[in-house]
Amino acid sequence: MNQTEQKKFFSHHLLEWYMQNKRDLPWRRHRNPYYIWVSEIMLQQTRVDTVIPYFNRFIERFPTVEDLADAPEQDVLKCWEGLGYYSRARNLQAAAKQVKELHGGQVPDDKAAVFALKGVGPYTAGAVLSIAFNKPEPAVDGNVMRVLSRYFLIEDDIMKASTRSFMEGLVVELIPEGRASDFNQALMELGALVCTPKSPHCLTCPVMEHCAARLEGVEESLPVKTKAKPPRPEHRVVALVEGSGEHAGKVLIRQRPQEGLLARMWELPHVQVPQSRSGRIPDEPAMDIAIGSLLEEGIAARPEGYMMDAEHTFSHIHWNLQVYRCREEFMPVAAETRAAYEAVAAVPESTATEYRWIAEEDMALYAFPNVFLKILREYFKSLPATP
DNA sequence: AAGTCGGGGCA
DNA sequence: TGCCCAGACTT
Repeated sequence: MNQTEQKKFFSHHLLEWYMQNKRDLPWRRHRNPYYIWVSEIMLQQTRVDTVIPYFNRFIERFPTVEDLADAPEQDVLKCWEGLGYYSRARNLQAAAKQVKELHGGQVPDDKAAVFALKGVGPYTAGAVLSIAFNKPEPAVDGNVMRVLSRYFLIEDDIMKASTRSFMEGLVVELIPEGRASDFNQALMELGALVCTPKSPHCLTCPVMEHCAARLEGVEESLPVKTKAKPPRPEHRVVALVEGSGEHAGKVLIRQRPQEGLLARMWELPHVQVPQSRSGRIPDEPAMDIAIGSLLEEGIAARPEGYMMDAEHTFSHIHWNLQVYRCREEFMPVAAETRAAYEAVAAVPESTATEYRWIAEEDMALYAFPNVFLKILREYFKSLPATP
């Protein structure tokens, strides 16, 4: 069998398999370009089962591009809470504003316009154009590269940009006339259900008999991929400050900076501590550091004791968190101290860190990264029930 | 080209 | 517990 026949076989049998085996997914129930766009952004780095409930809530809350464009950013982040990579949510809303202003609220169907949307790169542009508009554009994600690297025995490193370009050219050749939407979805569906990263289910694969990697017995060692660097460890001390007086029953939270890691989300106050050789630092100095960092923000508190450890792994950082319960103290000079500090530091209102006291029910109003959600839930669960 | 940016599933 | 998954943006 020559290469042309191998390609024809692949396209034909993969498409037939997909039409019989495709999953019933919320964004496949209508051909609504907005639904498809939202789903593709959510599906970046994220598995289908995780995305489904988020997608349903998101569409219920923001049914149209205009609803998303006009919403407060915090509402959008709250809807994304726990899904990760929050720049996706911020970019998606910025792009919704672009679509509203430039395209009358209709997701554009031409390549340049789709590609110009914030958060839309080569993969997502191809996915929207092909899945929503049936345009013969490649949509090459990790699933597609895994499937193609095995079937055609491509041993180039899939982390290289040149490899993705090559795969895009290959996909364009493979798309059957007029079937871009189903074919691109078929490629990804095969990667997700059959041609899995570890122990692929070759015996149920519709194209196994001409899969080059399978014929060579090397399917498990493809695709070739450089390993990511391990995340660097960081130790942090977290203060869970319980309010006193008018803040009784509430805890102190703050908003993260406008840019960078977890931008504009909310968190418990915490401070990084130097790496100690033994790993965690003893409770006494840890609590001193926590209290000291709060005082610098004009918040007086006394330590009450150790609460819990928590861990959180980002792609490039691993947080080791030591959480301590603290109690707000009344310190009449605190306000003056803070005023004096802010005068000296000349902190502009817009860049000063925002602190708030919140009760359990207020958690619904603020978007937290999972690790702080976990700590807060643990804390409120531990409280004696209030009648 | 290399670093930044989350979170979950699995053995 | 450790390993795997990997798309867009920034520098």
